[in-house]
Amino acid sequence: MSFDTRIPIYLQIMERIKKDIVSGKLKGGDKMPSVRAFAKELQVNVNTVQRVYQELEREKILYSQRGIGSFVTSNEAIVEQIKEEMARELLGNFVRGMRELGFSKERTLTALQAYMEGEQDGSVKG
Amino acid sequence: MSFDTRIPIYLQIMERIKKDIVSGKLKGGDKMPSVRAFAKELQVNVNTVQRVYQELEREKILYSQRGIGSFVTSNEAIVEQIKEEMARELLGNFVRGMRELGFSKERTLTALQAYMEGEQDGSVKG
DNA sequence: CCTGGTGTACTATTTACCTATAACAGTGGT
DNA sequence: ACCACTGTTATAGGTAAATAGTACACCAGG
Repeated sequence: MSFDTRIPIYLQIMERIKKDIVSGKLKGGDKMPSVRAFAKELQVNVNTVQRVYQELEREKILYSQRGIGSFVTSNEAIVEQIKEEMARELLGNFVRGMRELGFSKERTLTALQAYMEGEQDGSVKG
Repeated sequence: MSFDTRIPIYLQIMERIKKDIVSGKLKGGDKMPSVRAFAKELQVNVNTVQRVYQELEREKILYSQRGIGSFVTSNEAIVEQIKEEMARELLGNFVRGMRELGFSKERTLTALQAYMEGEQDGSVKG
């Protein structure tokens, strides 16, 4: 995994984990890698992973048990809530951003359709 | 203007200016506020504004003249190029993000339509 | 000429993030 | 009891961003 130097690493890892949970790659009850193993895998310090798990636990997305490990929540309502939050944020950022660039709703919609049809083209002139 | 503490302030100010240029709020030849005035207005340090102008000059979006001021480029081609870049980035982030959340292209499109129709509703269940 | 406004440059300090390293605390298997 | 694994906490150091403050360079108007 590579990181965007402009954004704190721990936030990027959190996003990645949340996406994996929301999309189903990680399921309720799944055991996360140990802080040390994950740190090694991500080429990152143990403290950074620790912070990730801590923050995600604060958000009720993970729970950690000393001596045992960290696990994905089995509370589907929370997962669904996170999914809606993340989708709403994506939608909001996108719509607001396009509006700020001067795109109407219609143009935004057609631009998205064009972009999806051919990401090899991707022309967004206008 | 308020700032997201997770992202460098100078980048946020740059984005804001670029959006204003692309959308036509700022036009070619327009004089930007002086670094000191802008810093005061944004409740930010002079050095931060200076960095903003410097970076935007590097991107050929502004040009600065010592003793006179900083001005928006009159090169429409550059403005158009920036607009396409920014739109493509928004589209890419959005589409990739939704895909990572497990949304198909069709669901992404319908979610966007639903979001735009009623931002008072904004349900994105699925 | 000089004054006020402009961009530009430099130093020093603070803060958040990341790192390295070590130690402490709890669990489970042998 | 021991040991290997787990999460957790603590200390110290490095870097980038933002800050405050100062100074320099340039231009236009009175």
